Amino acid sequence: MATTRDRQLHDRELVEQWRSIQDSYFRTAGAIDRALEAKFDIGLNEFEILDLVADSEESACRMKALGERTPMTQSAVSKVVDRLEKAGLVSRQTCVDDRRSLFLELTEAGRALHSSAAVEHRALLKENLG
Amino acid sequence: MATTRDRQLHDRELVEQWRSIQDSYFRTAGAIDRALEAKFDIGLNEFEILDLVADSEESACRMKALGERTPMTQSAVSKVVDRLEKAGLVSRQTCVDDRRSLFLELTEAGRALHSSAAVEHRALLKENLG
DNA sequence: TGTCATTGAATGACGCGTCATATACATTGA
DNA sequence: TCAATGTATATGACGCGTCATTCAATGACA
Repeated sequence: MATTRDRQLHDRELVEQWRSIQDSYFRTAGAIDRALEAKFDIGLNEFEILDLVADSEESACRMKALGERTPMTQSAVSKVVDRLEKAGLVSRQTCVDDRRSLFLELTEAGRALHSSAAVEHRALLKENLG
Repeated sequence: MATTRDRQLHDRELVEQWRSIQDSYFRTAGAIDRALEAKFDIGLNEFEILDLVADSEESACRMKALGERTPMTQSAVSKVVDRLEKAGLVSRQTCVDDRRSLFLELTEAGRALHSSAAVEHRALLKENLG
């Protein structure tokens, strides 16, 4: 049978493992966020949405789909898109089939920024993930 | 030499890997946070501080040391401790050697809550980390 | 066609973390 | 002993994410 001592050891390992995950998550996310903020004036979440939009160019009614590919809330996505739109990087297009939906398009500026920022993003991922 | 195609494949893998880390991080943290919130009325960060304090019972001048064991900011730690203190789970003790410092002690209630919450916490870690 | 439930998105109140700063104490060195 | 500098924590303004709610458009079905 498992002794109390066994259980404590196991718990300690679990907690260690968790702390190390947290650490590497925060380290990586933080590094990317600061770099993008400094060089391109957008945060990590903004970039991730930009990246998803860039990636799925051409299928319709994005907004909804985005929510499914990100741990962000629907309302968070909506606000991130607000900022991207205000920054002139993305535009919301109404969707003719279903007028509740919207789909997103990169503007020229958005496309340009994305392609530079993506290089940075990939580089930092590589650097941080090993 | 590496072709553009090679680089794109490699980037895609990196991004996949990163999304999967994010996913498992958010899934785990979210699950723990919701459970602790529901059952014990404290958030994940509160628990982590509680857990650190419980773990290091007896060495002096905690506050500072805590900052070094957590990805949280010094000011975040200060505010988490505010809440824990308001909830009566922890108390700040002035430190005689260095009156700028504080060290923290679990109250009875804090100790009790921590030991129940820790069980839940470990269980969810195990469940989510595999 | 007229209800009723559902769905995509936006919004406002709210909590929390961060940054820059403030405050109190400590240390150093002349 | 008195600056000057450094260190431990607290605090206020601010940005962002979340939750609950709202609104418009759709779908289902009698």
